Amino acid sequence: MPSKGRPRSEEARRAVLTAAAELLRAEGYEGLTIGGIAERAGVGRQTVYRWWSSKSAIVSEAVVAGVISLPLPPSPEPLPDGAVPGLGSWLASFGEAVTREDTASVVRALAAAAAEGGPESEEIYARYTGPVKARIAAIAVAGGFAEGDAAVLADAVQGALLVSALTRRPVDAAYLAALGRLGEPRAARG
Amino acid sequence: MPSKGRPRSEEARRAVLTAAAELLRAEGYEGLTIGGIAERAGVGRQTVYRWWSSKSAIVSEAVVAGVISLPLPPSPEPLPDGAVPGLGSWLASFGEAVTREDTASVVRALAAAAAEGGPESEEIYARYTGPVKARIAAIAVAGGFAEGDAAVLADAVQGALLVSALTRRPVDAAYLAALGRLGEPRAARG
Amino acid sequence: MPSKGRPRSEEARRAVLTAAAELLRAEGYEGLTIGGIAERAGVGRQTVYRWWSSKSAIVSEAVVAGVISLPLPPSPEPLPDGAVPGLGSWLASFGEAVTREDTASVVRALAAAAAEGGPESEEIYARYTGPVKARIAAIAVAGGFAEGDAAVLADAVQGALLVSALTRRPVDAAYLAALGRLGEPRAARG
Amino acid sequence: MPSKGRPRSEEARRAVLTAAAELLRAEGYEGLTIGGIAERAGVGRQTVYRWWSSKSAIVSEAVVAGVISLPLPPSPEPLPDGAVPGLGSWLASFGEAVTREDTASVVRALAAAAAEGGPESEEIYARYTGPVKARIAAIAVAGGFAEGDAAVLADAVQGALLVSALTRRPVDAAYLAALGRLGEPRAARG
DNA sequence: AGCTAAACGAGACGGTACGTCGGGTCTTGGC
DNA sequence: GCCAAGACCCGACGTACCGTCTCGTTTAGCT
Repeated sequence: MPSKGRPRSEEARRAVLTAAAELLRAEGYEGLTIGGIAERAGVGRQTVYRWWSSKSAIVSEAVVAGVISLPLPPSPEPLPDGAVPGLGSWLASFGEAVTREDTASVVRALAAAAAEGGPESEEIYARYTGPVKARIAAIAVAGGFAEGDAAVLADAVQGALLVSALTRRPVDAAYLAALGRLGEPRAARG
Repeated sequence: MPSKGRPRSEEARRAVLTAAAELLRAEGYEGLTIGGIAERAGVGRQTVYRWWSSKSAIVSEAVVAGVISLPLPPSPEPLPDGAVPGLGSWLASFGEAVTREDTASVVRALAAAAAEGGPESEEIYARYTGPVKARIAAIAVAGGFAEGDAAVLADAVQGALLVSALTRRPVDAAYLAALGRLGEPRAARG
Repeated sequence: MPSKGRPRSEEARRAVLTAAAELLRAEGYEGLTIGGIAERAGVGRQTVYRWWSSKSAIVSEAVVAGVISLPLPPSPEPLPDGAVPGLGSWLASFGEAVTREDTASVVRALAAAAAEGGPESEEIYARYTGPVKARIAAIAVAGGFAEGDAAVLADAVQGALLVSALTRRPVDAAYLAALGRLGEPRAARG
Repeated sequence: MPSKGRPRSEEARRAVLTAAAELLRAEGYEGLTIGGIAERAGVGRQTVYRWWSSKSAIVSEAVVAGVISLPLPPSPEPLPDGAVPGLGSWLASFGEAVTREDTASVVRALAAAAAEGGPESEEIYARYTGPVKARIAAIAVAGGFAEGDAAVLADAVQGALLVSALTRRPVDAAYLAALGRLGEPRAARG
């Protein structure tokens, strides 16, 4: 089906995602308006409505498209020689990235969008939150956690970073180290 | 110099908080409007603005006033004779309460409000999130955690419950148990 | 019913009517927008919608309020000593006034509004077209026309002026004189 | 240079005119949209814009093409042997036709289009209003009117019918008879 | 039989106006 | 001076059409 009619403008799509990213950084999620995005993108308002059903749909697509620099699960697992990287070292880079102020504002945006419910909630989970969680859980499993416990740990780690972003507390290396320690093996497990 | 003129109507105050609670449950935080609250409360819109500066101020006051049934840190510490209650048993009741669907919607509301920033963010933290965190941290300290680590653990526990609420996943006893285990002493600590 | 709440702002009302009159003259009926009227009036758009249901409602109220200078039926009948003034002399003033270009644009606006149908159509008739017709018919009756014939003559006279306005033809004294002659008594009537 | 390339589709032309006629009857001139016409005609929107410059161009072509049943000046002049037909008998058929409700809606449409000004105004005059007026004037001249007076009478007759259509009053035989009497010779003329 | 060029359907594009909704302020009269 | 009522200005919302602009697809007349 080679598609009839004028094809969708990739340029317009990028312009919208870019404009959304810039405005999000500049104004926060509130203060992000469809009209504002369209105007900055040099695009008709209708064009935005044609392709996206909500602000959060734009934001989450921008995240996935890499237009908004959110640290995605940095790589499946770069294990150097055979050793497992460990939650601590993974967090040292990911956690640092995710809590820089400019990133934190995006995190807050996603949280607000998720809170609203609707399709965006699931989209964000499917496209970002879920993969990150899977990544953390995989590391935990490699570190000896049972499947179920690993999933809970993943929630906890991601949740801690989310709470930090929502309460606007800076996150330092010590905090990340302590968070990483939650993934260490327990006495009972050896 | 207490009061010339008509005193503030306690009746109006309760009506506003109650109306906000009902609407929040019925419509979610989005869909919660000042006008809607005032109308349902049978109160002038100006009366709402006179006493509250934002939607979240109303909601958080309603939480503290007990009009919205959010499980506040269930009690300072009921320790029976001298034993520490443990994070697990505490979570068994609190966690269950906080993740029932009607409560979860309030949690999402607070998360959305926190994401917006502004005064609401701090108010919610001061009135609800902070106390809960302090409670968890106190339990962790009693369980042998260092101060800093306890704070991180508290974020993680609260964060895990928040993530569950935002992603609309049900939380069962096994989940809460696994979460509680994060607070157990480590091999390295003895 | 002494009315509760803030009373309607007469100032806003006048501003809207005035703005509409100015824009109508400047841009024509098309090119007249609610938003434009509100902006020029320094009034919220909602305020316009609160009190008027359409552009034509604004225009016809402006006509009746005298903000738009349309020659209303100039006076019932100023008969000096007992003689009837006659259609010709009446038209000499009224017809001249109603066909000046600035007035003609208003006439076209009313015609367009009437063509749309809806409540405005009737409003315009009740408030402007009808009275003018009644005036002309009264003169015709005084000149010896039967009731029914007078009404038809009134339609014809008003219609000729309307056609002139719609086709943008200038109307001169000779035209008005010829039009007035339609109201003269016939051979058959003596 | 007569045409290389695909020739204009006569089928598309008819489809557009027909669709416009149907929609005009169904929705009125307002509510008539280019997009709606194209869709109902099963034609691309661009095809409409390629051949017509405005809604009124479509409508007036449809009138001239006979797709819209407007009573055009019913015939140049059927005079049987040498007698003049008279305004009254001409109106009996034409006037009746032009004031049937389905026709009246078209008349209103043309009036609205004329009120808008621009090229449509002139096109309608050239293609419809003008010829009708010429017809009436010719009859009046045959009846003894001077040129100028005949033109005025034509305006008056056409105007009366227009006013009836705009004010949505039914027109009966008595009305038409009275209107025809305006074209009778005067006492002063013999 | 192939080539060329215009018209065709479809539908996305940048715009403008619409009418509605909610926000936060102001202004009444009554308590 | 608080209160219910309700009008005020403002600005975002999502929709509907506008007139223009590609697309890929016919469909003729001219090679």
